Amino acid sequence: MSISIPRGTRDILPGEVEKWQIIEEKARELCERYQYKEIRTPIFEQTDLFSRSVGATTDIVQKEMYTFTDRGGRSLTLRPEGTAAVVRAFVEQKMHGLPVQPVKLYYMGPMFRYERPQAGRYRQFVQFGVEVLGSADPAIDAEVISLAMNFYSELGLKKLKLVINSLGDLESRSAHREALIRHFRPRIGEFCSDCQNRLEKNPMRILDCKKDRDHELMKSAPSILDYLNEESRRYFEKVLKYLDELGISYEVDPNLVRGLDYYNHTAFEIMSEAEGFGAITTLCGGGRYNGLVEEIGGPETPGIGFALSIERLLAALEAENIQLVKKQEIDCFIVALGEKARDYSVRLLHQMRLAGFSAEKDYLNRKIKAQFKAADRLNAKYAAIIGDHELEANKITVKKMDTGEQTEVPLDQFLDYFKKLVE
RNA sequence: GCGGCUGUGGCGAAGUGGUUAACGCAUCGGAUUGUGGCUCCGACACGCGUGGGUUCGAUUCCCACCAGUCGCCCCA
Repeated sequence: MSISIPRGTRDILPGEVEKWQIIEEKARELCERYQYKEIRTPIFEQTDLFSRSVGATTDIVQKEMYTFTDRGGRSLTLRPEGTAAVVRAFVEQKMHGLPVQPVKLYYMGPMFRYERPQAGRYRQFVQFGVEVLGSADPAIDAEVISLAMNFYSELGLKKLKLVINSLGDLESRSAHREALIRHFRPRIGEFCSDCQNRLEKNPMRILDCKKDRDHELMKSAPSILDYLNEESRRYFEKVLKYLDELGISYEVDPNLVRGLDYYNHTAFEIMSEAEGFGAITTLCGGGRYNGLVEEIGGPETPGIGFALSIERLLAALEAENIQLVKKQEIDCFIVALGEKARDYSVRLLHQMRLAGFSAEKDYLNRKIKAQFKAADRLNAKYAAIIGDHELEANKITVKKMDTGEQTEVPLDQFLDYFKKLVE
């Protein structure tokens, strides 16, 4: 058997790649409007960057990274997410000193996680993400969320749900953590083994459990929102108020917990509510990560961002039956008959392209009939037919493909004639 | 990492323990000598995911592996 594509990866062929181009273009155009600038960082980074930022105990770091040792003995990792590298670059390139603040960045590119492939989950997937560094204004939280929501809605998605929560600051979180442990410990035996493990490690995760979601202790569990300190609570309220002002509807879900350790305060997800969408409904996840820049060795700098997967966006578009790609067509297909005409068509084709037309010819030495078929397949608006008759008479036949009407044009006037035709 | 289902030509899809592996779409050729989209005719799997086993004989039965898919976990 020949070599096949690695598991969990995909080839994107012509026919599909156009959708990607439209999406990428939309992302760039939107970022321009919101004034986010593109940043490109390496595909691999030092392994420590991810263990320190994403969190040494997270699944991503513990079992999903593509880590390898290079010839110099360095441990490197194919990036599993984008935020860490952006923050690293921010610190390393001293972007806190840039004249324009806050620093608003976006990135688009492949990420790698060694997971079992599933609908909406790949080992290499493309994320579009945004990061704002240097502002702790709740208005920027709302801006980041609105950028993500706009991105989806301008591409045509309707069945979206924004879920938001506040994880509070360190003080709020540890108070909540204590309360959770007190709440669950006496009856933890009634929960699944995962939850039992979570009790000490990360009790917040119990709230996320799907198996035990109907347990009575779940409903009565202490909510993070009741443990937010004054400052955290006011911050969250302000974010929600701004969202209201932007006309963005949301659902506050006190059980929303993000899987990466660096999040605090605002955490949000955008999910698809389209019928028949797979089990993985999260299209976009993001939140605030004050403290991460310091963790990476930079000055105290607040940050917030989101990341979304293009693959999942495409799946959501499909689920909502949204067609992005318009019919592909070309201006002209040159049908050449006979050797002399074929030779001539090489030059003519070149001239047409220089003049700005999309044009094509036959390269398989096909008969006239097959050449017309090829013209059809390419959705040619016109066919230019050149053969012995035409060449001798210094003429070319122009045929409008949808009506079938034909005109003979002097060869030396063809390009000018064609320009008028097409406009 | 765990579990369910699936794996036949470029695509979709039937089928059988034993002569030539249906059919549809696509492709190519012809009917139509220089004109496409329609129609008709013809061609197109030395092979049934890979490897092993059972058998006189396997694409069909068994096992393993690989891959896809769905779900769990987790996440984008």
